[in-house]
Amino acid sequence: MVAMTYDPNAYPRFAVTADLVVFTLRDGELCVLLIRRGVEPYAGKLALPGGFTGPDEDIEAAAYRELQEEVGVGPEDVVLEQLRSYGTPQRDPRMRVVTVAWLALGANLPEPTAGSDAAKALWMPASKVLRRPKQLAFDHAQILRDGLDRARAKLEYSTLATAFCPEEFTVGELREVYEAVWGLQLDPRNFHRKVTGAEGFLIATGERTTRGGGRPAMLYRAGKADDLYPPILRATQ
Amino acid sequence: MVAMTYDPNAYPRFAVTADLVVFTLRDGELCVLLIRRGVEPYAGKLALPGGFTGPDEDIEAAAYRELQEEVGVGPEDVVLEQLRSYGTPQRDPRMRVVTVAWLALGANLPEPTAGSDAAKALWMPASKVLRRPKQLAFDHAQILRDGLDRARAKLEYSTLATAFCPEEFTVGELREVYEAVWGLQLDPRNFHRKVTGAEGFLIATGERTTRGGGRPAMLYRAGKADDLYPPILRATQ
DNA sequence: CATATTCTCGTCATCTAGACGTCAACCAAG
DNA sequence: CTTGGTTGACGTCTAGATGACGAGAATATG
Repeated sequence: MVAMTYDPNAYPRFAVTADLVVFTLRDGELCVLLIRRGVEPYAGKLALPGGFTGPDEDIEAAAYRELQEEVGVGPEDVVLEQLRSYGTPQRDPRMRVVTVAWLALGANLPEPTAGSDAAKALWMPASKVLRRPKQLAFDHAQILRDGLDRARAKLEYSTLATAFCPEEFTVGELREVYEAVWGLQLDPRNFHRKVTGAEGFLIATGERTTRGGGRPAMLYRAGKADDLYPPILRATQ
Repeated sequence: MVAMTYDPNAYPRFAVTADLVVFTLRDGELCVLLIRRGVEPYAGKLALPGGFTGPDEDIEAAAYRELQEEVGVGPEDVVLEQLRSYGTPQRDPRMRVVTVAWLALGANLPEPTAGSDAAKALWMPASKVLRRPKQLAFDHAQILRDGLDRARAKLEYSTLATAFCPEEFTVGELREVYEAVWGLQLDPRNFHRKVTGAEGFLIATGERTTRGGGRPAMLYRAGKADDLYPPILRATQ
């Protein structure tokens, strides 16, 4: 970069895309949004939602735009975090593409019927998809796996789990998030003690739920902390 | 991406670069490799080493190549890990550039005199650089800050610290890594107990140091584990 | 030989985690 | 209205981990 002169045509040019790993909880299961491809290559296979970045568009803005267009979800409904970039030369057989992958987490995201492009979109349990990775187009199985790993790891050391919850939620709902993402059962009593003890994680609203079932639960809002101390570690391996 | 036809010219094209945050320890301080820019823009300012990705080059291969060319360091001398990508439209005033930033960690990396491009390269303490972030070109202060945050965080939960050590090292040397990256003093006795107790972190060679100072130390090699259990947490905040 | 230095092991009080008991506060069935 | 079912909130106990610190081992130096 040091001895570079200004000649845009002197350097290789790449298409840059934004691909999205959109997670939400449905019936206590961690689900990812996939799109059935209609055209070659990989026609008929499943793929992550995504698309090209515009010439004057910020890469994060491209991710938000694709989220709106393909998933029908606005910025206020999700937490978006950059996952990583993938740029193997032959990852797209048509041309050289570098994709920036993003992790998008939201609560109760809608059935993908509203969006125009989203006619062939569907939610699928992430673990089920990864059991047959070949059904995914391009290197999207790898991207999905990386996204799941990231989500699982960040639940331990960050307050990311609240991204899966509505604005106000109970400790039980938060526990369901951890159980769904980790695929584990957690002790409700110990979990309660840990999350209410972690500084800056939860803010009590003073209200209680009225939903039926058992005893009404306290309602909480997400606190300001980003990192969890002490962390909520997964079961001792 | 769904309804896309094969016409490479129909989509915006970007230059893709690889930028490197290269860390090493020098005199017990965490240092980053920077290059004094000779040409506009940002002539005279400091920048991270980096350069353009070739048309048929893997993005990770581009990072390794820049590492060789600009730093004079081969793949066997460092641990390379993708940091994140940066693609704000105006981050390079000459053209639209998306950069994939990488974290490269190594032990005793050489003074950058051997490499050809590296004439104006120098090691600087990371904390000192970040105290005056304006001396860095482009958005490289942000990239460096992100790299430092990543390194600090990963020391807690992963075995990444061994990347700063030679093949064989002592517990004391490993402790110096933690102290330099975190900017903290750690109790040598408790640290010793923790790292030797973490499964898969260290493998005793059976040998001892002969270097002067105090009692000779046991030599260890890095174990196979990637994640640390239990983690080595920073001081209780 | 005395002293400084650093490594390694040990002790002790405190803290935390996992396992689990128990009561509270709601709903629904009878 | 009573009874049982369900879920939430809090407490107890024990094992293990952590932080603060003591002390001996094994070297170099003066």
